[in-house]
Amino acid sequence: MSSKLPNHEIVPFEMTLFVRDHCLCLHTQRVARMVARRFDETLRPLGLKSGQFSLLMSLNRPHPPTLGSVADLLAMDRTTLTANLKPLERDGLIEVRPDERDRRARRLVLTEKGRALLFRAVPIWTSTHRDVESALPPGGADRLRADLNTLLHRNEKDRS
Amino acid sequence: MSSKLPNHEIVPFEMTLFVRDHCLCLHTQRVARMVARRFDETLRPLGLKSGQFSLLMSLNRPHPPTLGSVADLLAMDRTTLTANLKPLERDGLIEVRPDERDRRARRLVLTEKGRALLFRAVPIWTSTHRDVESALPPGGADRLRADLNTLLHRNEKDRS
DNA sequence: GACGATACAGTTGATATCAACATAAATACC
DNA sequence: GGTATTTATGTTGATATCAACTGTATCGTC
Repeated sequence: MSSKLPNHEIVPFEMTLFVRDHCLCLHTQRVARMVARRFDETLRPLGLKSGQFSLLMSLNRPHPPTLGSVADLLAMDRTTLTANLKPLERDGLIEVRPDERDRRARRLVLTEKGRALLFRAVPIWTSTHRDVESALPPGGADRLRADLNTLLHRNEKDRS
Repeated sequence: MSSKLPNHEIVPFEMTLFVRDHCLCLHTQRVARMVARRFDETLRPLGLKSGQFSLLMSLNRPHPPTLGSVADLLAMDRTTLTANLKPLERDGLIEVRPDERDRRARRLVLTEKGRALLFRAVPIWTSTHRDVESALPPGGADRLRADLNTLLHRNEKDRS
């Protein structure tokens, strides 16, 4: 007969340590935050955030993509993308045009101003990415990307 | 003499493909978003988001940690943590108390209500995490965690 | 062509994220 | 013991994230 009453409804500290050391949600969030901050910092002179760079770069295509397809590429909710477009549109870096054939769809177009800014951002991306990636041993970055892609696509497919 | 005028200030499409396939910022963000959505979905019956679960779990310790130490653990800006505490405090899951010795510091305390909710969340975490992790081959999750930790800590140290 | 099902996107509300700035307390140095 | 520095945190403003709901257009079936 233990004298301690609330032995139920208690998460053992060992479980906390286990989650801290194993949770892929926590681990990916932490690294995503850190990497985003590093790119935010080096891109700041251009007035760009890391996510805005990724978005602008994804629009640098021969044919302007639809909103939905870009959201899929970025693994981002469509409504999040809609919100993220607003500051870029306000600053004249992109334009949102209705598709000519399908009047539901919106095409995301990189303007000349957007292209010029992206051009200036590329060397910053190259330099920052080299620094970030240099933390990993040779082959480590490729291995990490492969594991991340496996995790992403296998979990996306399971949802259908 | 090429007939195309603006050969300067143009990011080649090949560079876009290279960034799409190699950028660790994009890749970690995508996976972080996807994993967070999966945990958000399964934790929703408890009224918790994935980040709130990680935060509550990090407070399940013998001695209540300070705000700054938790921000470091989560690799999160301190002001972000301050903001994230508000809904949890409002719902009575945590309490913020001034440290007795150092009157600058704040101790984050998990309440009984918070502990009880965390207890109910643990089996959901276990189940969801097993599903997410099952996308990777045997040993893949450990390898991924190791690479993520290397990336995180080696880049954090470089900043000092 | 009518109609139900499906697909694409916008709006709103809540939370998450961080920089810049500001406040207050502890510490170090003289 | 007084002053400069460092440390721990809060506040504000801008952007990021997603669910729930809504509107509208296309498609498939008859």
